[in-house]
Amino acid sequence: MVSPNLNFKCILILGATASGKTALAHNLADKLNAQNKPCELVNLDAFQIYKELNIGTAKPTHEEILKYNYHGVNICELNENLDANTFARLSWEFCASIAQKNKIPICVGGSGLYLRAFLHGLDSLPPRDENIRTQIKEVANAHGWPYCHEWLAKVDPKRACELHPNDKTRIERALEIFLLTGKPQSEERSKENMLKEQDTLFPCYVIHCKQEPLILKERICLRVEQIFAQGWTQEVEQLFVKYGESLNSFHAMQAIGYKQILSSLFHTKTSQIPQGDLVDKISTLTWQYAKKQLTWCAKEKVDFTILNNNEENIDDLLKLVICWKP
RNA sequence: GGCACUUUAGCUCAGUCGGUAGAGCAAUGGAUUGAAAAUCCAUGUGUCCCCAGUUCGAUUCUGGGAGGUGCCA
Repeated sequence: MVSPNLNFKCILILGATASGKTALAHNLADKLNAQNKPCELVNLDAFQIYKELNIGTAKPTHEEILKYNYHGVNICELNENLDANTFARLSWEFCASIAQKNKIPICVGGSGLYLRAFLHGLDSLPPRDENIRTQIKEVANAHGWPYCHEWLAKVDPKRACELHPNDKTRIERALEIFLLTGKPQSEERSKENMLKEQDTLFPCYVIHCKQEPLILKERICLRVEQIFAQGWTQEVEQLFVKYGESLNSFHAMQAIGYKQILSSLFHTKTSQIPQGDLVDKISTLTWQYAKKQLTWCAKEKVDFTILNNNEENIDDLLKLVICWKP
């Protein structure tokens, strides 16, 4: 494995969905460019990486992608997926290549684990293995996840202690690591607790784009209505026409809204008009997601917080960023 | 107007053969080491519609009233 080039410094804008990260990034990039501090943008959003998920992921427009030299957008086919480690490595490469051009990378994103992997790195554990996972799932289907948890307790008691017997995602992963390496995950980790890690692998000026909860909730409802008005349903319909039933098995369809719209296409005859129920459901799911994002954000060391897109804040931020010497 | 059904958590509903009640969803908080917009965990005092009766005790049974739904006029 080639060791990554981490010889760069970057600006990171994090925050919940619909908090205004993208607009802030564009604003900041415009201002820095005007001050002869050229910059390029790097997407750190786990679903804007997909080529055909445009409307529902609130992806920057084609014009914006060109204008701001976006990296990390439209880099995956819809039936592919990108694990957190690969995502982090790609993002590092984007940042390093921008820095080589004497430009500043401005990274924008809010996907918890992916952000964490980018900032702090993951241990060198083996990537997921579909064959092993199939074997584990067979056991789980036959005996249930608590049984697999007991199995894990025999091979990696420390990790088993950390996990709830129903936590299938992590039990599966821990068993996978043991079956692939013959060693317990808890012994292979270099960090006792990843979340206590505060140092980033490279100098990073972290900006939290924050909204008061009530305002954020309103913005989320508004955004969901807007993206339906932009033709979200039609986007999903076109994907279904192109990929058929197999669309359901694509990991990309885990994105909030897409799977709900997809299933509604089979249950309503008038799919052209989004039902109020569907809009409400997706707004709720997005709000729940936003709260989880904020739990991740709260763990990071933040250099600057912008509340409710306050323009004065942004001017202060600009001054600080310009004289930032890590 | 008559008949039937119905009224319990923010919502949809269980349930208590009479001893003041619990699921799902929502809400709130937390976790998070390669599918993470995923996944998992924790948190439930609510005039059990109102009034009266029976009873040691009524959300539960009886009577009356009010709201809702459906059918018939």
